[in-house]
Amino acid sequence: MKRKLQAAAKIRSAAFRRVRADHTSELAADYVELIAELIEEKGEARGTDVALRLGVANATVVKTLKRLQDGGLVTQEPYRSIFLTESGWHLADAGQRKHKIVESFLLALGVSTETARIDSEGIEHHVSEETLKAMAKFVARNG
Amino acid sequence: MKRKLQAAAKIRSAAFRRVRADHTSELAADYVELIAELIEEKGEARGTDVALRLGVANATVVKTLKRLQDGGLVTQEPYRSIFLTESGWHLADAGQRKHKIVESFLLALGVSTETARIDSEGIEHHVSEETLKAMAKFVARNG
DNA sequence: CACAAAGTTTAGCATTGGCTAAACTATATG
DNA sequence: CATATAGTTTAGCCAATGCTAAACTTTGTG
Repeated sequence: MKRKLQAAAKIRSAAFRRVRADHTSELAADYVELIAELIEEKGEARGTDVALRLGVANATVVKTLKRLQDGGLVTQEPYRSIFLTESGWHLADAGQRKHKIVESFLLALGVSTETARIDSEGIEHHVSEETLKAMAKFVARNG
Repeated sequence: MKRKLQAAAKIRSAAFRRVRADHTSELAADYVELIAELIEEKGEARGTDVALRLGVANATVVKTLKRLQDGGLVTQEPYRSIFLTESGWHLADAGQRKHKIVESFLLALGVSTETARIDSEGIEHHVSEETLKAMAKFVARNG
C-alpha cells in the first residue's frame, strides 16, 4: 500500500517537474517566435515591437533579451534591432510548427477563431510530440 | 497598414497576458487539487506528501502554503495537516473536473496513458470553457 | 547642424518559486 | 517519562520575470 502510493507520487512529480521545466523554456520560445514573425513581417525586430506584442514593458524585454543572448538564441547591439542565431531560428521554427498544429487542431475540433488563437498560445508549450502527432492526424481527417 | 499591425499586436498581447495570468494561478490550482486528492485518499494532507508529489522541497511547500493561506484557499496550524477552505474546495473541484476532461480527451484522441497523464497536467490550465466543452463533446462521441 | 521628440537602456525595486542547512516540535519506544 | 528519530518550520540564499522613473541615444526637422 505504502509502496504503491510512493510509486504514484514519483510518477505524479515527474509530470509536475515537466510542467515547471516547460515554463522556463516557454518564455524563450515565445520571444524567438515573435522575433521571427517580426523579421518576416517587417524586415526587422525591434525591442519595442516585442514589448508591444507581448504586452510587457520595454525594460522587461531588454532584460529578457540579455538572457536570451547569453543563451545563444539572439544577437543584438545596443539601440539596434534584434537578430536570431542559428539555434534561435531552429527554436522559432519548431514553435511555429507546434503552434500551427495546435491552432488548426482546435479549429478542427470546432472552437471559434478567437478561442483557438488564445488557447493555442497557452497549450502549445505543453504538448508532447505524441499528442502533436495525434492532433495532426485529426486535422488531416477532419480539417 | 500601421493601424492593422497595432490591432494585431493588441490581440496578440491579450493572449500572452492570459497565459501569464494562467501561470500565476496554476500553482495554486495544483496545490489545492493535490491537497484535495490527499484528503480524499488518505484522510489528511501533510506538507511532506505535497512536497513529495509535486517534486519540490519541503520548505518550498511551506512558503507556498503561506501564500495560499493568505489567499484564503487553505487553513493550517504549525506542525498540523492542511485543510481546504470553501473556496479551496471550489478551486480543487474545478481543477479536477478540467483535468478529467482533458485527460480523457487525450485518451480518446489516441495517445498513450502515460502521455495523457503528463500532457493533461500542463494543458489543463490553459483551456478555456469553450475548448473544454468541445473536448467533452468529442469524448462523448468517441470515448 | 542643432535640438526636440522618439526610442532604448539602466537603475532599482517587488514578487514568485525554487533550494539547503539549521532550528525546532512531535512522536514513538525503551 | 526521557529521549532519539522523524517530521516541520525558519532563515537566508538565488534566479526569473515583472514594473516605473531616470538617463542616455538616435533620428528627423527647422
